[in-house]
Formats: sequence, C-alpha cells, structure tokens
Amino acid sequence: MKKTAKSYHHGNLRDALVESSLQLLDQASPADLSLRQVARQAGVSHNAVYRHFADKDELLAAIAAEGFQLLNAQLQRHTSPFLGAPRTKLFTAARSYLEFVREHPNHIRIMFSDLSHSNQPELNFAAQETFAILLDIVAEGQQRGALEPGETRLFALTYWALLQGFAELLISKKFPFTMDAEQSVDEVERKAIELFLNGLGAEPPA
Amino acid sequence: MKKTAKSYHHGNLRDALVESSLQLLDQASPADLSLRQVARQAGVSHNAVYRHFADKDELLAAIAAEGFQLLNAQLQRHTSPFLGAPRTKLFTAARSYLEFVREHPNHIRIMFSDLSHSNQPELNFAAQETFAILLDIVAEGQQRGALEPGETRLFALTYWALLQGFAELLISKKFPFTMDAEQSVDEVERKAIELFLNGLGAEPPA
DNA sequence: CTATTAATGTTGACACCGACAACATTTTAC
DNA sequence: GTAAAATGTTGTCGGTGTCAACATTAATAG
Repeated sequence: MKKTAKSYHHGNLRDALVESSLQLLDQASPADLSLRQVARQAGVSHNAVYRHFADKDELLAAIAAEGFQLLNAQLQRHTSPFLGAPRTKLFTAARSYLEFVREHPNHIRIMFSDLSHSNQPELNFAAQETFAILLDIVAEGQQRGALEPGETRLFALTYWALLQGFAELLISKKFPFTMDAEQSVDEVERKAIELFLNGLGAEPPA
Repeated sequence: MKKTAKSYHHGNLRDALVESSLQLLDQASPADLSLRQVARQAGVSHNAVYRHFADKDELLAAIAAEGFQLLNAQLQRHTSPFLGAPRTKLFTAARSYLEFVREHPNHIRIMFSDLSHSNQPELNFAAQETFAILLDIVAEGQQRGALEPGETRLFALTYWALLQGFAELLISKKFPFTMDAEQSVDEVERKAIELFLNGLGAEPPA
C-alpha cells in the first residue's frame, strides 16, 4: 500500500495535519498546540493523528522538517541567481534568514526544539541542507574574495550561530533593551551583520 | 503582611517551588514540567502554587529570572578579578556562558521563551543585567586595546547573539553535523569564538 | 470479480494537567 | 483578642496525550 499521495479517506492526511499545525502556529505558541486541536482544524477526529505519527513529538518533528524546507527554499530563492557584489550575497542571506524568523517565530521555535529522540530522518536531512546552503554561500564569498580563505565549515557554523542568536534575542524579546532608543531593530541588525562580515573578511585566519 | 522570608506554613514556599522546578528540570524537558509535579516535589498540594503565582507562565518567568541570576553570578565569578591578557577575558566569558548552557540546557530554554506577557519585572531586570555584564566586558576589552573602539552596545549585542546562537545549535543537537569528525565540539567552539574576536579586533569599524 | 487483508479513521476510556471555587488554617494587625 | 489578610487544601471542570476496541475503505491475491 502506498503512503504517497491522495490515498483515500481524507487524501493524504499527513500533510494536511502539518498544514493545519502551521495555521494554528500563526496565532498560538508551541505550548498551546495540541494534537486534538490540530485534528479538529483538519476536520478529522482525534486519534486519526496516530495513524500518521507515533506520538506528538513525531508530529512536531514533521512540523520542524517542513520549517527547514520552507527556510531553505526562501534562502535559495533570495540568493540563487545572484550577480551583485561578492559580500552582498552573505548580507542578503542573513536578511532572508531573519525575515523568516520574524514571520514565523513559532515555527522557528519548534525547529530548534530538541526533537532528536523522535527519529525523523526527514528533519535531519532538511536541517543539514540549511547548513549546506550557508556553507555554499560562505564558500562562494571566499572564492570571490569577500572573506578570507580556509576554514569554510568553521566560518559557516559561526555565521549560522550569529543568525540564530539574533533570532533568539528577537523572539524572546530580549533585543530591545540592547539598543539605543533612536536605532530601529532593523538598523541594528544590519549593522551587526556588517560588523561581523567585516571582521571575518579582514583578519588573517587564526 | 510580609512576603519576604520564613512566613509560617511552609516557610517561603515561593522560592521552594522555584527550587523544586530546577530539580525537575535536571531530568525533564520544559514541556514535561507541570505545576502539579512541582507542587508534589515541594511536598505541597496542587493549588498552593496559585498563592504565589497567578498562573503557570508566572512560575516559568520566576524560573527564568532565577536562571539569569545564576548565569550572571557565574559570569562574574569567572571574570571578575581578572588580570590576564586583554582578550582573554572575552574568551573566558564566552566559555563560561557556554558552560552554563551545557550544564543547564532546559533552564536556558525557559530563559529564552517568550514570557514577556507575564509581567515579571525581576525577569527583565536580570536579563538586562546579563547584557550589562557582557557590555562591561566588551568595553573593557576596547579600553585595553583588544577590540576596536566605538559601537560598544553593538559589539556586545553581536557578542551575545553569537553566544546564544551557539547555545541553540548545541542544545537542539544541530551542532554535530556541522563539524568535521575529528574535531571535538569543544575545539570548534573555541576556534569559532577566537575567529569572531579576531574579526572584531582587527577591522576598522564599518 | 470477489474475498481477504492491510491501511486508515472513529468512539470510548483513563490518567494527568491548568485553572477556578469553596473551605480550612495560620499569621498579622488593630 | 478579635477581625482581616495570607496561605494551604479539597473538590471540580474542561482539555490533553495515549491506549484499546471497533468500523470503514482501499489494495491485493485468487
């Protein structure tokens, strides 16, 4: 029997449940997301969920995987056929990442929960893909002379950490009191990334 | 009536509840932390909690505040009477921050939840204090020539974002596949922070 | 084409949870 | 010393995650 598409009863309920979850997450925080609510939103009885996910964690893992896929698509859409100055792409990717965070804060929360126990290979793959994209961008930046050569993985990891750190500070509302009153969040963000990239580009590798 | 210390029945149950929560968080994730379990751990009936916290969020906010206080104490303990090379202090603080994260991953998770709606001034103050500590360290680094001068708040914010970003990648288990097999997490972390600090120290401000 | 089987969905139940109300007890204050 | 405030308990309610039993539909074998 195939699980793939348009089965019969509901017509691949699995994806519909993830989609319903995303709709609910637009308005409610992850803590308020319940299996039964998701089932209701999908127009199906509770326990139907258990034909597609072993438990709640497995549904959350699927939501997280979907999140990384959406993020990856957005990153590539914003940076893929890119012809600007070498450093601009690094900058654009950063803005794109933080735009996603601002638009889907609850989704990002679930993506960075610890769901490692629920073994969802799809999730691991999608998250690895995110890193691969950042890695490519850094590598290209190095090739085009915007960043110092060498240590590409280390550069990319640090790049990702900075972006996700900003995400955390933004989401948890600990960002505002770190800025001067007259500076907008947007401006601070831009300058900090610039600062970071300038740093990586100028110093000979340690 | 005083709320301060050793009242009567239980003898400041408020702090005991927070303490019980911390014990439970050593073994269970935030999602599994329940008011009733905390009450049981403190040897008190459910609903006793509601004499000290309006709802669950307010308890979580108190836990978060306690977390920032512990983090602040550790940061200051590790960096306070510090006589090493100028840059060493920035490095030590970073290691200290990440040590806290590794030892209290569940606590950090709650600290960076969005609890802004439960208006706990203690929490805001403690988190601001964390930023103040990082700010001091950066300022001292600038004064002693380890970092470029100017933009101190921006430097400190970027510094914090990098640290918290590492924390996230560590906690959510998305760190491992970013490293080469032969490098330990510890080593990568050290080198990334070094890279970052080198960057901030060498490039003229943007 | 039909019968068997697997996949999928539903109903019912259970323990646990957060929150509210009503009541009990102890401390504080006048 | 008594009234009031603070603190703790018991009881209850709707909601939740999960299991078991049952029902229905799709896939497959003959």
